[in-house]
Order: sequence, then C-alpha cells, then structure tokens
Amino acid sequence: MKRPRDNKNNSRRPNTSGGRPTIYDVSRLTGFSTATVSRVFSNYPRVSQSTRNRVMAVSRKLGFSPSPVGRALAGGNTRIIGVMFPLIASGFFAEALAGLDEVLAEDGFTMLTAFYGGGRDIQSVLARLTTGYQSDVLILASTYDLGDQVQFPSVLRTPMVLLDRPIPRAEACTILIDNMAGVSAMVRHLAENGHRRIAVISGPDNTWDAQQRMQGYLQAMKELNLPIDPTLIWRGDFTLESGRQAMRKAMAAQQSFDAVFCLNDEMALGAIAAIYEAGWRIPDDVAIAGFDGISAAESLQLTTVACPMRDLGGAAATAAISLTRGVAHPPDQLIPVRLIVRRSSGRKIAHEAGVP
Amino acid sequence: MKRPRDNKNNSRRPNTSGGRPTIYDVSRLTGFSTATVSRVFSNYPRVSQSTRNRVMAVSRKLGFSPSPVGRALAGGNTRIIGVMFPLIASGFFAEALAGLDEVLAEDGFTMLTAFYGGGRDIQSVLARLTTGYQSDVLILASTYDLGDQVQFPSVLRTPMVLLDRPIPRAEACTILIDNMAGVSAMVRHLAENGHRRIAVISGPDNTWDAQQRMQGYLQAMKELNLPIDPTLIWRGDFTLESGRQAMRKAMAAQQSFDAVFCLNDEMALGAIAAIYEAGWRIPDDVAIAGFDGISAAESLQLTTVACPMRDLGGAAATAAISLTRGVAHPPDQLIPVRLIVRRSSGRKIAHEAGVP
DNA sequence: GTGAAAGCGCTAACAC
DNA sequence: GTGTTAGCGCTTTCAC
Repeated sequence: MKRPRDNKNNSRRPNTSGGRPTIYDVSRLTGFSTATVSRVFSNYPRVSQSTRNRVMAVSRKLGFSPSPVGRALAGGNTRIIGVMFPLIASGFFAEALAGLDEVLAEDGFTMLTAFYGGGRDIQSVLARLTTGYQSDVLILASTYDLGDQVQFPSVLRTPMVLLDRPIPRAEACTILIDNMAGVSAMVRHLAENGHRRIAVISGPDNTWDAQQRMQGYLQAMKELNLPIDPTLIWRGDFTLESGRQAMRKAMAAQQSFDAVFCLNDEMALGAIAAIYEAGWRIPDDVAIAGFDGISAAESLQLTTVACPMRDLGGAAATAAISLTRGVAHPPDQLIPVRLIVRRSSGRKIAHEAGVP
Repeated sequence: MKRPRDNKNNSRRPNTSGGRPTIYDVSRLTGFSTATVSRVFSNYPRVSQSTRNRVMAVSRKLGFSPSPVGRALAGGNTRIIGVMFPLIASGFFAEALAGLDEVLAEDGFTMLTAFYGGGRDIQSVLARLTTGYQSDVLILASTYDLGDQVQFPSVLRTPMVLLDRPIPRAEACTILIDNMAGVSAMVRHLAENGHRRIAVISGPDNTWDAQQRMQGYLQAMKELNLPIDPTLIWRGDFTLESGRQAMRKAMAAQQSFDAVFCLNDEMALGAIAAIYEAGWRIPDDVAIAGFDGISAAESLQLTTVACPMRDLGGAAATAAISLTRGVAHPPDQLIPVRLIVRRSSGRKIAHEAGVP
C-alpha cells in the first residue's frame, strides 16, 4: 500500500474545531491532498482503490460530505433543479412534485420549488430560480396559456423543461399527458358499450388539457361516425360545481343522450351528485365517464382515464437531468394514460385496458 | 458628488467576458471596491446615497445580482429553507406549500422541497436538506407519528419548525391547526340545530389530526351532555371509500342517530354518496358534517370546518424566518379554523361564524 | 496516481 | 464612507 507523499496543502488551514468537517480535515487526517479527496468524491476513475478506501473511511468517521455550496461555486453547477407551478393547480400537481423529487433525489439533485400566478409575477419568480439561485435546469409547469407573460430570452441561459403544456416559441423539452389517446380510448369504450349519443361536459377553454380533450372528443366522435351535436356539448370549468350545474341543465333540457363524458373527474363527481339528486340511476339512465383518475373515482365506480402524474414528474426529472449533462434536446414525451372501466359507463364492466 | 478613490482590487480579475456579471464587474465599472458593492446589496446603512445609486445603476445595466452561492459560501447562510412533506399527504399539503412560498419569497428565501415516506428513509432526506444543501431552517410536516425514525441530535445544527404535528422530544417551534376548537364548534353547532345523537366517523388512529379530532368530539359531547355511545362511533381512515362504508354500516345497523360528523370532508363525500344510494335525504333523514373545507364541500352544501392550510404554511414560514434571524424560540401557533354552516347540517342555515 | 496552486463570487474584519 | 485583504469549501488545470 503506497504511502501518500508529504503535502503541505492540507496544513494551509487551521483545524476546523467546531462546525462541519471540510475537505481539509479529511486531507490532513489521510495525508492526501484535497485534490485527491475531491477526486474520490467525484468518482474520478484514476484514484487507487486503497486511497479511495482510506479517504472514505476517514470521511465516514468525520461525518464529512462535500458541501454543495462549495461545489457549486467551484464547479459552476448547483445541482439544483428549479420547479415552477401555477398556484391554482397546486393540488393537481402535488403528485407530479413527488415524482419529480423521487428521481431527482436518486441522482443527488435537489428541488427548488416556487409558485407563480395568483398575483405573483411569473417573470420575477423565474428570475428568482434562475439568475437568483442558479438552478441548473428549470422545470415550468403550466396549464393556462402563459402567452407573452414570459420573456424567455432572459432565461435562455438556463435550459428548460415544460410540464403539461407546450409553449410555442420556447424551445424546450416538453413533457405532456397523452390527452388525445385517453379521450379517444374513452369515446371508443363508450361506443362499444352501445352508447351513441355521447354528451360532453367541457373544461375551461384557456386550459391546455381542456382544449386537447375537447378536440380529442370531437375527433373521436367523428371517426366513429357518432353524432356531434351542439345539444350534446355542455360547458364546464373543471370544478365539481360546474359539473353539477351542467348535468342539471342537460337533464332539464330533455335532450336525449346515452352517456355523459366529463372532461375531468371533479366535474364527474358533480354530475353524479346531480344525477342522484334527480333520482336518476347510473348507468341505467345515463352512463358517466371522467378523466384524471382521482381517488374518489374508484369508490364512486366511475369509469375514467388514469393520468399518472407521478410518471409525468419523473419523466420531467429525467429530462432535466439529461439537460444538466449537456444533452441539448432530450426527447419530448407523451406520458401514456390508462382507461379504467368501472360500473358508471355501462353494462360491460371489470376489465382495465391499456391505452395503445 | 464624491469621486471614489482609486482602488486596485477590482483589477484583480480579468474582465468577465461571457457568463453572468460578478461583483468585480460592477466594482470596475463604478470604481468602487467590491466591498462597497457588497454593502449596497446587503443594505448596509452607511453607504452614501450617491454611491448606492451609482452601484445600482451600473448593476442594473449589467444585469448583475449577487450570486446566492457566493453569498452562502462567504456568509455562512444559504437563505434556503428546507421543507419536508410526507409523500402520502402531498395533496393535502399542497396549499401549505403555496402559503410557505408566498411569505418566504417576500423575504428573498427559497424553498427546497423533499418528500419522505413511501420507501424513502426520513433520515436520509433530512440529511439531504441539512448537511446536504445546508438549509438555514428545516420545516418538517407530518401527520403520522415519526416515532424514533428521526434522530434529531444529528440535525440539531439546523433549527426546525414542525408543521401540523408536534414531536415530543424535539424542541422545535410547532405550528398546528386548531383541531380541538374546530371540532368543538361543530359539535356545538349540531347540538344547537337540535341534534342529540351525533355519530362520528373516525380517522386513522396513527394520525395526529384524527386523534385530536376524536378527542375533541368526545370532550365536546361530554360537555354538552350528549350521549356518547359505542354505536355512535364508526371507523374510517380519512378516505372517501371508508366514509362510504362506514355510513352504509351505520345505516344498516338501524341504530338511531340524528347527525353524522365525519372527521374529514373526504369521508363526508363518501357518506353522502352512501346516503343518496340508500335513498335517504340530507338533512331530513340525517344531518352530515365534515372537516377540512375542501372545495367539493361547497357545492355539496356540506357543513364543515375550513382549515386555512395557506395560513398554516405562512405561519411556518414566518417562524422559519425568525429562526434565521437568531430568534431562539418563535412562539408555537394554533392556526384558527372557521365553522362553515351549510345545508347538510340541519334546518338553520346561512350564517358563517368564526370559531373563538 | 497524486499534489500544488489558482480561482469560483462573495462577505467581513480591519484599516483609514 | 470606503478600500484591502483574507478567507468560505470545493474543483481543476498543470506538474511530476
């Protein structure tokens, strides 16, 4: 076992008496230079195994682990990923956050979170996360159109991942839920169950998900040669209450429909409440379907499309990590969704099929 | 207007050609030393107004703002607040997160978020946020008992704020929702509405909120001389499904009760579904009450107790900020809740009263 | 395979 | 009121 040569670098500093141990402490106690200690912790390949062992042993004893702040200053990257969510959708995105954290943590990244909207200027939040805390990558989640609120040139230094909604001009990796496939699968399922007049309760037009789902509905209906009809389209805004109202109006209108496809589960809950209140039966009098796969859907036997928000977050994290490694354009991704058939959509039940 | 004297400090470094501007660039262009520039950005009082103006003007032109990483390394504090949430409760805490961010951002703090539970060891997440990224303060949210999973001595360097559940041994500032007051107000309200046999659907016993609310229920019933009776107590676990099941059992048991108090709204939703399915009417056949104040409660006309999670987060943030300023023991806080009376609880409706 | 030394961007103690 | 000068904890050439 080679003995390290003398080095005086480590004596440059006084013993760190209090405070957390630094690389110098490890250097002094092992007799190796700080450079070598640094190499060990950076998994630099050309350090001998014995050196590696010795350094690790002493570090463990001292409770040393390299300070990310020191590393950031010297190395140029912070290993911080900035994440921005719209304030309004916080509940919806919580799962995504968890998925994000899960894969980021694995690679030793940490997640700086901030919310925009609700009075807080996007641009300044953006600044806080980029020029402010120098995130290596920014993940920007949105449902509403950010329009010209964001001046991307100013952020261009920080690579970006867009979550759940693309932004036209911004060249950034985009991770989306596969709304179209989900809607299409649902309409097909309803049709297979014998429903022809499939009504829809729409979502807020300025929302990406609502736009996509509505478009998907129209397209699927067309493809299946099912009637598209203004009396089949009822306005909602993704809130439970709006679903309830829309359903009431639909029932009152005396228009005929076999099924009502609510463009999210929340509205489906409202619709179900309205149906019960009116004394109708599901699925005998009307079939109901939702979208999102919230937990309440299960116990209400609501047929829906499960959107794996956790995976969405995970995919974004993976893309972000590639970006830190210098990959210029990680592939855009469409996160697959899953049709979940339950009692609410008709007589044939009990199978759960994957969406192609 | 005084001219700055010559200083050579600023010529110590070459012009930063690419990359973001540093304090040296501002120093060179203004003629002031980096120390002075630093003072301007730290709001050090004894810099002349003209100097301040000049520095700010040049900084603005350059797009300079001090690097938090440099600051952290030199100054010892990162202005980062670490926030830990249990994975399971992510949806529930999303609002708290937003409240946290709101007040932290105001003071220039940033929020490092991480989730524990669901397979991820608390201790290592803790380490990631403290020895890892050196948060100035740690905010630890929990509902379940962390028991001996957490070794606080190892973290003691980082001051801590406990959110939503106290931990006995840990000496830390604790911010809680005032469950007791909320439950008490609810039971009183139900009693005033003429209900005497008030059943309850409980929550998971290992949860702080469930424990507190149950205890509050028993205490309030006792104080009001209302019957406490094993046949009035039904097990739930805070999920919609459990509320539904419990309600079904309660209805099937043919026990008499005037009202059912669900210890959270989610279960109340399930209970309401069960009641509708059975063809009963609310509040005619049975009154229903919940707790939490989720949005669905409004449109289902559910009487509930609103828990301002945003405020909870805000209060935690305020405490955390005090802690960074060296305040040893910011006051513990009980966040006030609000009884919201709606149709589900009986005939008298339409007033919203504050809980004392 | 390892060491010396020069920074990374900033703050703080001490001068004046 | 402002400048000088050490660092803060680490990485990274360039030597050897």
